[in-house]
Amino acid sequence: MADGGESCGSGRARLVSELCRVQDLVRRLELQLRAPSDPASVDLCRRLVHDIIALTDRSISMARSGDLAAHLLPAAHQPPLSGAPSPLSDAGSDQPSFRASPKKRKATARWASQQVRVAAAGTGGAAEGPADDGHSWRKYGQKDILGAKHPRAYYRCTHRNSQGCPATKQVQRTDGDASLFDVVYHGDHTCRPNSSSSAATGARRAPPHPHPQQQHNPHAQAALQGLAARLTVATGTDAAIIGGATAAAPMTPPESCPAQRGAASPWSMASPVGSDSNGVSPCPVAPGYCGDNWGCDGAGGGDLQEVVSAFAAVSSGVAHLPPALEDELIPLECFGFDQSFDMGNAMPSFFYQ
DNA sequence: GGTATTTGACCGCA
DNA sequence: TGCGGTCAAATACC
Repeated sequence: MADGGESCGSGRARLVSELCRVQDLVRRLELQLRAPSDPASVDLCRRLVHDIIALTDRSISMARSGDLAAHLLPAAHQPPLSGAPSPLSDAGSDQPSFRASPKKRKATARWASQQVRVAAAGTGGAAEGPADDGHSWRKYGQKDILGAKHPRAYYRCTHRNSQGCPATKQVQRTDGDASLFDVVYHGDHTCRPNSSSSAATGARRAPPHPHPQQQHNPHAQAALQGLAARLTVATGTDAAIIGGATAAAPMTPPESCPAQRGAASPWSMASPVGSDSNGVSPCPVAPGYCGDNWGCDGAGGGDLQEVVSAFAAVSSGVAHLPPALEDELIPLECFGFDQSFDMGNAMPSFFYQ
């Protein structure tokens, strides 16, 4: 697809600006959390969280709004990864019409889909599943797919029953690299991650990948760095990879953003990904992993939409923070933004580092 | 005992 | 008719 970046360059620039501010706030928040005993810092943390929520909301709105969104690959135009259907956006409602009769398949998923490539969870790359995406999923099926080496697993949101959340995802290990997973998301999450019902049920058995939004994390720092270790969203001309374990060529940390400068940059923050990858950059994005399916030519994945989704998930999680900030903290801190990308030529690169 | 996962079967669509 | 998506019983796990 033609780049068409000029048409929405202004909106993108603003988005970059907003995200930079978010990152700066997150960094400050992270610093405050390092001194939890300081009562003043709690207040500051709350203010920072408030600002972060506001900024992310604005960013999400920008990303979703007309001209910018027009630059994104509409989900309906995204071909499936491997013969999967191309669900069309079911305007107006993400709610699937839950089947009235059993075993009746709904007309092939008509709501929006997003495609991402996800690195295996853990540091070895031999994990059973992709890195956590911040949501709670329940596996409901697995199929061998024609022409694919690995079966495709089907997940739906854990809150489907309790809250009617329509989100589903399909996870399939890539043929080429067993440490990478192709993930296709269908539907948006309408669930509230902190609902009591989910907390009660979800905690009983560890899901394939832990879900930060649902974990009670007495130590916000651990939560911050936990997801940081696992999630990387990179889009653009190179790749769309989420997850941290995959060894990959380093990516240049954004330098244009003040928040990224200096040795204490979050890009160099402790992360199992970075520390476990034999000197590989903590920003594990594989530049050569583009292929034709990841947003390079219009056949690609969810790209910014995915980022928006992830952002929204994180944002909404923050929005549900209990009064005691230290009880639940969504790792927004981990969200980096590659400002080196060219607004006119490529999709932006975001990182959960 | 309750919940999540596994897996064979069913069903709709192309 | 084949393939992909989902259901639901059986099983495993905590």
